[in-house]
Amino acid sequence: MKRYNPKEIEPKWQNVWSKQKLYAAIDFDKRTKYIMLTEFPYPSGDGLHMGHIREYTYGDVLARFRRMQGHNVLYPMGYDAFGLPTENYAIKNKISPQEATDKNVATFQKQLEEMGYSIDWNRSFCTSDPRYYLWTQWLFLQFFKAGLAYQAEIAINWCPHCKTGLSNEEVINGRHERCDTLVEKRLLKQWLLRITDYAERLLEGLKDVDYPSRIADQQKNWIGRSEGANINFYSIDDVKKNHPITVFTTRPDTLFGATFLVLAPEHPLVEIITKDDHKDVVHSYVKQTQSKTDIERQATEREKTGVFIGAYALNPVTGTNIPIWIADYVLGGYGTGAIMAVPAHDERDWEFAQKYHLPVMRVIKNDDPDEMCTLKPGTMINSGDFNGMKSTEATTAIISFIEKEGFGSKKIQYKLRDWIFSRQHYWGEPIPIIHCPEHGAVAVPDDQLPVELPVLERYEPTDNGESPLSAITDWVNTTCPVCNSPAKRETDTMPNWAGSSWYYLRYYDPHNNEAFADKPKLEYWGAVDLYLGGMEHTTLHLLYSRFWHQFFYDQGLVPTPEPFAARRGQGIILAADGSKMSKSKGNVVNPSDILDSGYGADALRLAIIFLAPYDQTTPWSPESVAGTHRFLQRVWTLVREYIDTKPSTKEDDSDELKQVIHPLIFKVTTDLERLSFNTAIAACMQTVNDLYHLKAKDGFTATNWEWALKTLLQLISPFAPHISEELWHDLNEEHSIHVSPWPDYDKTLIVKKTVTIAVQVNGKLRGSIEIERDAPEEEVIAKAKEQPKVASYLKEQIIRKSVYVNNRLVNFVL
RNA sequence: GCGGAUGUGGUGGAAUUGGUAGACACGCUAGCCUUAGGAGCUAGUGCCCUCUGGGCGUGAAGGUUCAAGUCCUUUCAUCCGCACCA
Repeated sequence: MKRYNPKEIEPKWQNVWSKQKLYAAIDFDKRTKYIMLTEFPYPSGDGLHMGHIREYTYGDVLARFRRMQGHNVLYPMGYDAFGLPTENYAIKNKISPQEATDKNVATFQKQLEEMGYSIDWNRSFCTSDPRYYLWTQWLFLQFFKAGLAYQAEIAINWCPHCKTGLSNEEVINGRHERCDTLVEKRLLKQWLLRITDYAERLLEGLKDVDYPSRIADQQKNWIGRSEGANINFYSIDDVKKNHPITVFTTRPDTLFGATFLVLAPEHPLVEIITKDDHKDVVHSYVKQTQSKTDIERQATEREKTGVFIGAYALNPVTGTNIPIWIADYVLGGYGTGAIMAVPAHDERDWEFAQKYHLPVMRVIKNDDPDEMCTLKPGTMINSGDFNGMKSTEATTAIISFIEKEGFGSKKIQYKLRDWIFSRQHYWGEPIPIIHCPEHGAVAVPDDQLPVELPVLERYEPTDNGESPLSAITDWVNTTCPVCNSPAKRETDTMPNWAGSSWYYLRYYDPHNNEAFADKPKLEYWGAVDLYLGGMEHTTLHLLYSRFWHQFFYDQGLVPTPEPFAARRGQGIILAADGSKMSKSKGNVVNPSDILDSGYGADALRLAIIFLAPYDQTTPWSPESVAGTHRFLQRVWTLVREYIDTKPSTKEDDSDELKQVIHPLIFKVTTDLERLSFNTAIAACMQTVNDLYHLKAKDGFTATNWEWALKTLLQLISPFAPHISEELWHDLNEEHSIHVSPWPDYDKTLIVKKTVTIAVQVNGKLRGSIEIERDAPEEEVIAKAKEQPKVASYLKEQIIRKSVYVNNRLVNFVL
């Protein structure tokens, strides 16, 4: 018998598929289009890791499934090449980032091909290719022209290790998400994108897409919408009311209980309002705060600190003078950077008031004791005309009142901040802006795009917050596109999230030199049907690309309001001991080692999918590949034995084969629809076991066997494309199994004619009986009573009740 | 603290609506076979007992029900995201 040798058949079929362009997606094809998108990889020097294998195998299984169902499937792949790791890798290996990228992309491509993924390679690209980033730059300029890209001198998160500024999304617990270094605050002139203008849209859009709640909720949480009011207070010395101290509050109902104000130490009014005799202590407090990193500010969480600035403000509704303090528990970056403190109804204010002996005024009466801080609603007290009102109603009433009186207004506040878009690094898209002394920031004209990255000798990041590009004077010095006078290029580059914010659109039309994508093609392909990716990108890439896409939609550049109709997030593969795989721990499992060991891609594909449900994080088990290899070996033997022995030609009048295969078609089809890959494979294993048993009975015609085996191979083919293709051709099929139509099931054959009924006595299983499906209840109960073991329990007992569940069980209650 | 999830054999995991808990695999045990292999085949494998029978069993404790892994209440543990967000 021909042996199963994955090392031989896998490359063979990969070549055939590639020559036949079997997986090419066809623009404007009449079949229904289906875009199966997986996140494109960052081509690091380490090659593919298990997470890639998991994600792309899931994507490939679904792509193959949809293709066989008759869809015009686009399953694309590209490379997200700009960014710090490549730059660091290049510096370390003393090669240019371009070279490093080319080298790494080649490795990735080879590995992806070895896995047998049904990718349309003709549509592949790399974000660091000038033909691609020309359009990243062009799209950035659309933001700029619409006023959504702007420059500002702001305190940003600075990673001292990577020597670059970071967006808020890139900072995790005060550390840079990539290198885990503590971030510092630095004041730098930065480019920002007004993602906050899209806060409401990003929330609203979630209603129109199919995202699991854990993804949608995480985005909602990140956007952090809260309703309240902005209220203006004035220092009692500010008689002309030149400097309103605006506070944001979600509890306007507690306005009468505001007994002091707290400003963030970095609040711009601090310097203006502070009394001269308090300036020393205020300055030193401000200085002390600035020297703290966010981590240190959080470490002092329990012990709140602050200083009185010597000034008082007027509470506009009570007419009392309330002291103004500064404290670092008030954040400069959220709301207005100032709060009205209501110690009776806010725990933080309460804590602060206790420590510094500040007055407390209870304005809501409820079950909680009067001398305590309470967050619960209740009845208004000490609140003038609002007394006696329910606090929940007072919120809107007080907002109306302050709006009428002109010292405040309703306000919706978001936690989301504008996206810091500048990076002070070499390996990124140059921001296509020219700074003219006369005209300020000017867009590079379209015909001068792309602004190519100059080839440099040295591209190490600098410590001074300037991009290495700033040292290239003949590149920096240019002329203003408006007035032709000497001007300077912007030297910051874009974050690595830029290229990935729109990459999926480029797959629709990857070779277009006139536009980022052709309109009719954008119309044809529409939204991505299913996007698989990692949970870690929920508030980074996924949010960013939704923002870009929504903006493009507003500009008439794309036909759909949302980029991804459905999104799912797969779980992480951990090391065998349940810890995270990491280079430093040395517990990284390398997929190419598994391939090289001779098991082959099919066994690895099955193993990683069979391991656990799609969205579950789970430890890798090294033995699992041996198990799935064994299964494939059994499939191979089953089919090859049939071919080699050409079995009996006996008449077959039973439905036994059909009753094994049709339920399997049903099971695999429905499981793939609901992304339950592991159970689909389990069902295939079960069926192979069943077929071995049926084979021993030897009572089937060749036609029926051949039908059963071919159907089995078709159902396995999305998971194990090589072995199924090989055996399919061994069974004398001419065309590829992967373009054969997905088998249909006969509804009447997916259920057995007889069913096993469990018989319980007092809810305990005592036996089982075989009956015809849908037999009448009386007949089943009568038969159940006769079951010997059951009968012994029923003897000399009175049956109080008999419960019958159709085709499932009988329960006698005594 | 807020938001989301998860707890089932030695292990990974099954159990679409309340209806035979442990499918499928890994591992293990015994036997067979052999070209001694990363084999293959057969049987067994939740725990306990006085073992042709019976009891217990889905993190814990209650509850609803003829019937609960599944529903309700309380609680514990773990993981992920956010976190002094006013």
